[in-house]
Amino acid sequence: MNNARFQISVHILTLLAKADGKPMSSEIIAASININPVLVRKEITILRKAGMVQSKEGKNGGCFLAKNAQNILLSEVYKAVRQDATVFGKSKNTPNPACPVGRQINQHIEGIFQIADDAILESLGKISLAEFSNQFE
Amino acid sequence: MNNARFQISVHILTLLAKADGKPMSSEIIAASININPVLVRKEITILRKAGMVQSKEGKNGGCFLAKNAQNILLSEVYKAVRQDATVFGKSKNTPNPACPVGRQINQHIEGIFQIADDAILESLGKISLAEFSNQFE
DNA sequence: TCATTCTGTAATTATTAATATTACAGTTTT
DNA sequence: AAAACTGTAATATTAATAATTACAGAATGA
Repeated sequence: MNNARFQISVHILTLLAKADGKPMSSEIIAASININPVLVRKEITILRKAGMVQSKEGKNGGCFLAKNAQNILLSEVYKAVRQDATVFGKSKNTPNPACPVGRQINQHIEGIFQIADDAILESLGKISLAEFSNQFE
Repeated sequence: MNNARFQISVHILTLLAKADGKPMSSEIIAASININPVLVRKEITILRKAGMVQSKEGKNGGCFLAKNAQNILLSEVYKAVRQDATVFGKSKNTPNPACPVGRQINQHIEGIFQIADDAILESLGKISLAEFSNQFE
């Protein structure tokens, strides 16, 4: 996974939670995060496919939450961002198959990755977007 | 953090656990992982500073475990590799300070990163190198 | 003692991944 | 019909990783 994207998604969602249903443009959001608007729209595509936000095209359009912030868990956000990988990503190494350890390491390390990923999901499942965004003054 | 490095460290330690105290050269280790020997030596430096391995210079030198594999937890390995960051790394963004959310996001997201990191540490703390390496045939 | 085989580390280059930018068709509003 | 958006693709730029080269210093052993 790419660390920065989780943070970007949480930032977007926090802004939307604060916007109280009013559509926000990718340009406004990008200005708060200080990244490119196209990246914001790409990230919003992920969040939309995961059912957390909705978009409205055209003038005065933008993005808004698809459900109440209390019903959006940070674990969902994490899951949407990391897609089908785990915290540690996917092993992209191609170890030596002639070595017993090299031959089996990917299989066994995936088990570890899964354990770590499950632990993250459980911990982030305890925090809702509402709780997170309410921390802000 | 960099995902691949955790896997590299676990691979190195698994090889050493199997080597039964006999020093292994960085070249042999690198051949199993299929990466450059210099990268292996760099990673070993991290593991050595964390007290998990020892090195012997000179001819017939190499690297070996500094303690029993039962006493090396995967959480230690993870901690050594990720250094002073968390799973999600360090926020390197510089959000807009003129925005209330932008101004506070780094501070609040760090709290989330910490929670996720603690969860990983706890889950990996339950697995020793001995248990992990015994999975291999 | 001296060639050999290692480590440790720095410096440089090459490769890959992440991010930014440009562009534009399509949608909605006024 | 102009304006202000989204969605998405294509390309360029920048940053992060990894490989390579290089070499001093340590231990071994013929």
